[in-house]
Amino acid sequence: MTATRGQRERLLRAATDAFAAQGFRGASLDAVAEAVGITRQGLLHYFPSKIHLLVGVLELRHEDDMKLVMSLVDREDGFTDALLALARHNAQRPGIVRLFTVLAAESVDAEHPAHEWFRDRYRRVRADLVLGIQEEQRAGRLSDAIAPASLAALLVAVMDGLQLQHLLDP
Amino acid sequence: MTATRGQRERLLRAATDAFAAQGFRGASLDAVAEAVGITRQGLLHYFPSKIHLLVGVLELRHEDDMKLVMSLVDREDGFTDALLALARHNAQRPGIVRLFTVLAAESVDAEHPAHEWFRDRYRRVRADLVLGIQEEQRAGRLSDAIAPASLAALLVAVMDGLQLQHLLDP
DNA sequence: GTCTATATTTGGATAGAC
DNA sequence: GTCTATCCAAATATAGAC
Repeated sequence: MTATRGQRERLLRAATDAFAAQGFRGASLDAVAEAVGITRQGLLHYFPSKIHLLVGVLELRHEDDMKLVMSLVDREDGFTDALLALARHNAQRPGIVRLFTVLAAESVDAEHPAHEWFRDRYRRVRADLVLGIQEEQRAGRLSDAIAPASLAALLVAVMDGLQLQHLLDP
Repeated sequence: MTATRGQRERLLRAATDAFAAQGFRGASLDAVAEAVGITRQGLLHYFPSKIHLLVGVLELRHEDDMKLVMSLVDREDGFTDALLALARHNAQRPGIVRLFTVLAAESVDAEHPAHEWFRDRYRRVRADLVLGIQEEQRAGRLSDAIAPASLAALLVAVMDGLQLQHLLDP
């Protein structure tokens, strides 16, 4: 049971690395299993299919997202500082950043198993940003020349785009 | 010979669509061949391997890139207008935009056959932008508070990032 | 130039033993 | 819980006929 939970987490970490490196389609169950020292069939005991494994990885990311949002909201030191804290947070997790960059682009395909997940994630992130932007604008700390929704999309775009360039040419 | 050249081009267009939809790894030679009404073996007469096909697609893109740069340089109506013209140009080629978005992220993997190609392409694009930005700054039409290299990376990031969001949630 | 046939590999998944 | 054995499907690639 304890060993079981440990293996599950090790497998999820290995799967995160594999998907981050080669995408969902490019990564193989063999590679993930080998990374934790068991065979493909051993892995399939924990996750009965490759999609189950992907769901496991995404659920873990969702939990972390929620924790992160909470911690940023709790800071109370302003919107800009929260954004900087987020950037610093990401800089310490290159594997996660890469996972998001690679899987988000791969899941542009409507048939991709993570398509809806990423579409919804972006909607959520932008909506959260809009709230922060509106607050800044009401407080007069940010020009209201730009629509909150546009600025939110722009901020997300800058982060994604810079991360991609950095991954291609570190 | 004429028929030959025609088939080659049709195959490259079909491959562009397939790679744009599912990436290099996700797309199959069968799908590309079927899209032009021949079998996989017929395709392999023109492109002896999948990588040859990818190279063909990228070479076509490189030619178009060069033409585009020339046309933008020739405009002489300012840097901002050239950027807007580029955005309009891209908006009319959703398949190409998608190809770049999907393949760029997939090729983050150093083992990916297009890795060097995309790394070099980004370097080239940023370098071209730097030249335009420096000219604007010298002419006093743009603040020199930001370093040209940083602004160039930022502009590329915004375009890539917005395109990704649009592809995921049109 | 395109086909049929085939070789080869790889990857996902199941069955059953221990 | 993990293994061996096996199966099946998909995909790249080659050989050779027409």
